[in-house]
Amino acid sequence: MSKTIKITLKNGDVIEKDGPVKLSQLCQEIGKKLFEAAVAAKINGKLIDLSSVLEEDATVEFITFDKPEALPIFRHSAAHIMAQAVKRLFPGTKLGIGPAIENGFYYDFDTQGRLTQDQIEKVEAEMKKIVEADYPFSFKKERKDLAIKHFQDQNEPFKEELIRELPEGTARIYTQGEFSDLCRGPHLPSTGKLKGVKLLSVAGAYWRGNEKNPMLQRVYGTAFPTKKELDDYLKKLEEAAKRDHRKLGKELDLFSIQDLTGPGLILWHPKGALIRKIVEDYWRDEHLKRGYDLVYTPHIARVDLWKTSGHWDFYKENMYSPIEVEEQEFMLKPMNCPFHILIFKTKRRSYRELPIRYGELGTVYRYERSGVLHGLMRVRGFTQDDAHIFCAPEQLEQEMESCVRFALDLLKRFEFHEFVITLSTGPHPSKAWEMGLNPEELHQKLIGETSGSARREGAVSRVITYQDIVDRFYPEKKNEFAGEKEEWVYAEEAVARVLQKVVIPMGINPEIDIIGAAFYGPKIDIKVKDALGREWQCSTIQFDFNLPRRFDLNYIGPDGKEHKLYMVHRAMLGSFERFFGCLIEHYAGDFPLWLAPVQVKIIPIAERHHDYAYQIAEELKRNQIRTEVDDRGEKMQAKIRDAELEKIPYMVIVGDEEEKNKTVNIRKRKAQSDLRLLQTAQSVHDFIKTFKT
RNA sequence: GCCGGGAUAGCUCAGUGGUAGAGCAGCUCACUCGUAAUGAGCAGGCCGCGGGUUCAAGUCCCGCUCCCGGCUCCA
Repeated sequence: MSKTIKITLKNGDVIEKDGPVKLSQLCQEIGKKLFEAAVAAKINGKLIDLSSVLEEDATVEFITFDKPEALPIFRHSAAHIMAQAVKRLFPGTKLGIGPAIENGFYYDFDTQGRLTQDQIEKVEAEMKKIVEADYPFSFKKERKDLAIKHFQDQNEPFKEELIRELPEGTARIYTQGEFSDLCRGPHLPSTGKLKGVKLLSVAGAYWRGNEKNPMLQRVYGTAFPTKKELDDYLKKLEEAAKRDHRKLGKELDLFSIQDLTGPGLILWHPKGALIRKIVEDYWRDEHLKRGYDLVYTPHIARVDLWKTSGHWDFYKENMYSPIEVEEQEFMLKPMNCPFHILIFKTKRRSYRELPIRYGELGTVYRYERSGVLHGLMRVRGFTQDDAHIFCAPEQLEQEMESCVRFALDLLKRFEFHEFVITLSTGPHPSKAWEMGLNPEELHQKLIGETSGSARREGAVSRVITYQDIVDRFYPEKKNEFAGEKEEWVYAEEAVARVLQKVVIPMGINPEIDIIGAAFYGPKIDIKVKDALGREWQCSTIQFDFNLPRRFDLNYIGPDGKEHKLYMVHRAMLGSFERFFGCLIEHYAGDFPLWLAPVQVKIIPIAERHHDYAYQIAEELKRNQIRTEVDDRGEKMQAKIRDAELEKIPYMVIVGDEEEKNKTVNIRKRKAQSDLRLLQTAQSVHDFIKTFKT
């Protein structure tokens, strides 16, 4: 007996058909073009394969490859195809997991032999064959015990482990050609739909990210619906490689890291140091304008300080061994906060003084495992643009708001215009996420494969409430957090209001990272998107319910009694090292005029113009313009080339003409292909004016 | 820390067991030049460090240091 089912399409059309209805067939009937472009479908908002069958009334939307949902499906399917290729080339390989990720996909394998770069080329070639063969992807739901048996027979212990953790009735086995895999799906209708695919690198990765587990070989790749999109992406990777701050840092003579000093320790060369000085000056000025006091604190302190602060107990693994002096132990500082607290504590504090804001460019040292160091981005000694705000509870929201605005203002000065803002909450129930903060994304985070702590813990969830999440996935964390539940809720709601007031009107949808907070309080992180759209962590604004208690911080209120004090840690740029690395890549080394270590290179055409060149240089320098004269015995063309390679914003060319007319001839960097940028001769005075705007 | 790949002149890199190379940069000399490289010459090396195999090691083996791609962690 067939049943008539009602199908509501995206455009509102309703189709009635005798069921069951196969989606691919329905798609084909609607339109040939649609069928060719479709990669999957959504039934009642849920993604599903085109090979699925419809048995009930439903709304149906076909996902074509121009939709954002299509990309992960492409990539996930690409991962399966790669796994199939690897199993063909290396029989006996055991499969780990193979998800789609932000810019592509990966698959983890336990290959008996090693996988090397030239071997992945063979894998890629094999993948092409699989694509050409155009195997359909099909799936069937399997009873748990049968699914387990299936993978036992195939000698896939990792898959078996995954199935054992699944609820009964949810295991699905996908098959394409001779290959089958445990998977949630959905997938492309067939392997032939995969057009642009490229394998990128091989790396080790622990099974389920745990270093106690065996290490698997992870192959990274990327995939796009068309060859062109793939080529564009590969071009972007090339561009990123050109901007690599380690490469530019060497070429532009900005900094170095040397064996004799040790890994993760930065030597700032004169040009890098000058840029840093400019940023520091700007930073200090802005802080003074906004009611911060600047402080300086030492690099080491008695171990007792770190015992009081709790770092000795909870942060020891990141700290260097004690330094013994006169039979007393001193520790190199990993953070600045305890010092700022000591300054705060030198007096009784009145409510009239609050908030007190101490800022410091504080250099800290943290032990980082050798494998994680990376240029300027991840180092062992770095200078934080740190500050601590001591305030009354009722001032918290205002201070938070100021911090967020301040951070965005500072970052915008460096031509960052796109931000990713994340609220990391604690383990207590909070209404923060109910306050209009992108609940859909939150939900997606909790149930989906996207990102955030839910996935980090390997949670597969259909949970709705915050409390449930904690109880269900983080019971062990319930008691690991400092402070009272009420304080967390108070702080998180304050932050949520700030985000609503400041961030949402800017068109930014804040993200929420459940239980992403530090144990001592919730935080807001701000990431910037650089010129290539890559994200960099800069600002972090963190509440602290812990240190005020440990140091017994308080203030005297209008009632003459002691009151509990709130404390906020915050960094706007993060650290000078990381931020500098980020700036180098953002600007590709072409620092804007105000940051450029050399702003003007004067290029005399012949030796007889040297005097005039120096005369101009003196005048520019008197006007605080950073100027150099290229008086080498080179041709003008060579000097221009070198100034271009040094990425100097202005070249001033002087020869007979200029000397006679008392003018300068200006060439802006990168003028090569755009003659409009080539300015005509002008007076030195006019040239100097361009720096004053 | 772990898996994999590396380290040769200041820089970028070639060198498959038989006398260490190129380009650029540097130095010297000549050229005095109009919008991205003038020419010639000279100099430059514990081939990352230590051990081993060999008649012979930059090259093969072992250990270490550091770098790169990841895992993990974070400013």
